[in-house]
Amino acid sequence: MIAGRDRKPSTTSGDPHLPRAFFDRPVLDVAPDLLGHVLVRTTTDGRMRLRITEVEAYAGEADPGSHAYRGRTERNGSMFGPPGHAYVYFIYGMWYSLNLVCGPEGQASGVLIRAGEVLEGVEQARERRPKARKDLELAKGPARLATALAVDRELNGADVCTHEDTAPLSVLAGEKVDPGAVKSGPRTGVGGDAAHYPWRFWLADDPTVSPYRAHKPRNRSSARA
DNA sequence: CTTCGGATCGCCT
DNA sequence: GGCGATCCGAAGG
Repeated sequence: MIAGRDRKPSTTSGDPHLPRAFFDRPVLDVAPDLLGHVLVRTTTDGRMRLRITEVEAYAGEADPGSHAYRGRTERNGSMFGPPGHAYVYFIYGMWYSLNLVCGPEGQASGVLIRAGEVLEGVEQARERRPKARKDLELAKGPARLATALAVDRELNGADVCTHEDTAPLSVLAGEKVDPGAVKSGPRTGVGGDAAHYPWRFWLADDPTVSPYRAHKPRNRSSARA
């Protein structure tokens, strides 16, 4: 019942939602601006909050590293949809990853949410990620984050800008981030012509940021000798 | 600490 | 048929 204290966004409730206009901008602007904001995930198990510490921008058909590079397909359809929605995809036969769609509708884009700090719901996250050694690793990496937050295919296309308490996923404004703390570099696991685009953004010295890994071509064991 | 390989399947060519 | 916006455990320094 704290009434007049919702200017301090760190404690319990009262944080404002990011408006859709926040997402309706070029993905390279939105991606670094998302750092420090708070993802809210609501399931039947309760509510979780996660402070975003690492993201990557994927710029649709102009970006060789993007799922939308070769145009629209059934899988990447939500990347072309209206901004402020989720794009969730299944990868490596076992993991999900979460993106937030930006930019004008029809222009594909997505910000991959790569890592964050679990502010609320640590217990639920630990149940879903029993192998995590420390709480700091619960959402350290895109598939870990999706697992910790119970993100799956059902969230693909979900609107993250509704103001309903029942929304499965939404984004609240977090505490302001020092612009000097925002770092950028190449995207993890992206090869080819886009390998060196500095479109990964993270908060300097934050212990929940995942380690950078360069693109690894698979060993071609089928090469005959 | 680092490197390496296995898991596992939907999507695209 | 090949490989991916990854993670984890094992083995070696």
